Amino acid sequence: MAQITLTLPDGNARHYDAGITAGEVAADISKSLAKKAISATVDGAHYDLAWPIEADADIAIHTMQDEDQANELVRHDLAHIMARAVQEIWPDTKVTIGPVIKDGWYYDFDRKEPFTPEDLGLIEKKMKEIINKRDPVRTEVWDRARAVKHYEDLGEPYKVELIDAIPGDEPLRMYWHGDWQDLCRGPHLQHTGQVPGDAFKLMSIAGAYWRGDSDRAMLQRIYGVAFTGKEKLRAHLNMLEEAAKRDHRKLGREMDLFHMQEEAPGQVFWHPNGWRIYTELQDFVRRKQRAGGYVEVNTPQVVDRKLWVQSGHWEKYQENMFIVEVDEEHAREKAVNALKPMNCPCHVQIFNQGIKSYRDLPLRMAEFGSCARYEPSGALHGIMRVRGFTQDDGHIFCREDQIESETAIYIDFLSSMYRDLGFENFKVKFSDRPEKRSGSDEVWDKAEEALLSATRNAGIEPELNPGEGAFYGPKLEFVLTDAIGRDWQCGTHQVDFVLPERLDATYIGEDGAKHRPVMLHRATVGSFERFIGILIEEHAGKLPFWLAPRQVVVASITSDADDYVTEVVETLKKAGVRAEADLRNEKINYKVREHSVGKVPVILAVGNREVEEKTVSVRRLGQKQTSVEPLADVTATLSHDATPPDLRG
RNA sequence: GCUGCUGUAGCUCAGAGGUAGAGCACUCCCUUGGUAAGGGAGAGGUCGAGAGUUCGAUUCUCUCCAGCAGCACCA
Repeated sequence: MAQITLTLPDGNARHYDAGITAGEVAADISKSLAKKAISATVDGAHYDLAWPIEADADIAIHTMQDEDQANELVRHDLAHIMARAVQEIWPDTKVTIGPVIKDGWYYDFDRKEPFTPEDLGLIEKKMKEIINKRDPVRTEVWDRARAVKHYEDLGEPYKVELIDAIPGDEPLRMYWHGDWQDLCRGPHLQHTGQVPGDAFKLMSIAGAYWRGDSDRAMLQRIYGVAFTGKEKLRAHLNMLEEAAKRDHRKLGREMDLFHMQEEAPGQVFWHPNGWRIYTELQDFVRRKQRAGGYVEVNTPQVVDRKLWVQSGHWEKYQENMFIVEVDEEHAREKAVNALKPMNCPCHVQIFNQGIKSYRDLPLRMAEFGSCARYEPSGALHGIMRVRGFTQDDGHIFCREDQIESETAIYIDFLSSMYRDLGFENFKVKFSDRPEKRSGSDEVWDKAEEALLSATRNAGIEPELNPGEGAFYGPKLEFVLTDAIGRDWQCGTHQVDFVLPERLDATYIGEDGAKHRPVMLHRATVGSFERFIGILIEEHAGKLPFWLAPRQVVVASITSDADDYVTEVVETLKKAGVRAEADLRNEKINYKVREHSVGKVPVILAVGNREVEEKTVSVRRLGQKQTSVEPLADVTATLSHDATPPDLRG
């Protein structure tokens, strides 16, 4: 038998017969390691302890102390254990797939009866029984025909389909948890008892399409979370509870920012406080755009179908458009219009007025463009995914050879804005050519290369979204995260070869001939609605002072201080601070609590002492201690804080 | 749009086949109190909408609307 050499992390090399398993290697190293071992990394691949190793390799044996590997195994085994529990309770249930995801796993089932929340308790109980049995985990490699026959006999059509979808005729790995069997890539633990029985929880039931295809069966998905110890589970559940408190829908109510109602689903009624944030943010973006060489425009809301037919939206996007038909009796003629779902075609109309020269390029055109999209009902989410919203939209008309430099300028522009808004870290995703697309491969090559190299030159390595680009060009997405870790695309930067063609945009080149400009679609905050939602969640309602809708409440402690309170408020207002008086006949405790709940960043309490000394007692949101300071000093500090970051000296 | 769940006062929620309740918020009165809820009184609801079953429905059934979680969607 051939000999192989396995090298341990400490550099120690050991020699074995080929086909030895990591489990046997662990046993050879020490008895205690054999007991604690859960899996191994063999030349970078995560190996089951039972898999044979056939060639020289670097090897590291893992125990429960190796968090990444342990989590993966625990979650993966729990997926199998849950599926087994479900089939033991409801034997007519068909199993499908159950992958490991962030913090846990899910498994999709096909069963006529819906699972109920009470069922989750039943399943959890059964899972704990299975764990307590310490059933061995076995693995075998089968050929396809045998596996297909096996699942056909069992009446598991989804498994058969999965096998058919696995390319080539690579052998299939079968796993047993006790008597229960599943098709699985592995690796797994050695027996069910290795799964901590007190560190997992079934979280929710939801529908999910088989193979992610909305034309196929709707399965029932059960989500679970799991960790290597119960403290970690508790910490996770705690984190979720805390995150729920940051939900922008809850804070929006508590801070009196906005509301939504049935008569206008997916649209926002901005209250004075919320609109303050909105306009403050918009002013900021507008100043940045001016500084960045943009011209600002404004275009119509209701636009005749003809333009949408020409742009291609009528064909491709119609079911997402609000159609406005004007009644003949009230109009000169019957007209079919659409509320604009995006601004680009309108911007091309402005570009097309007059004759453009290559000297005009790059032309950076911006609009706070209000758009209406009939989003599917299930997609709506607070103010983060809505049907009526305003983008900080912009289109850069440029030559093909300017794509890269414009992209670089834009990434810099966006980064600086995000930094000012408190987002130091954001994800960048790069989406390249989809299967169905316009334009030649040569042009796509250049565009993709331009986006990528501009991004990398900015020191950012984007995440790749293969095939996720628009049909008209590749794109960069700038992604921020909400309170519970869901990703939201905010900024975007897309290359477009198609629209200038369809709407016949041209410029006169140096050669005196007509040329087609390239269009770069870009948005930084994306939509004000979504971005403000993210801002609220990111800061848990404690917005940076300059963005806070209510900045200072000056609260009287006794009515003797009323006149001075008014004086303080006036002083602050003159210094550019949003200040208001609270002269109500309430105790200071009450006032402090109420304004703290309302997330007012600064409360200035004023009683007789302050009146006499011309001071104020300063209390900042989230801090217990207060400090008594001269009014002039406080005014200077707050005036500075109230100044937007781009205007500070 | 799909699967499941939910819809009772401004908010958070209880409740029952015989036309509704709590706490907070709101209004008024008392209280002038030193940093997260002082006390009292009062007002407030076509129980999401429509239809059906019933002597009688907010409660049971159906349809619709909206929200929540996930999936699909986000050109």
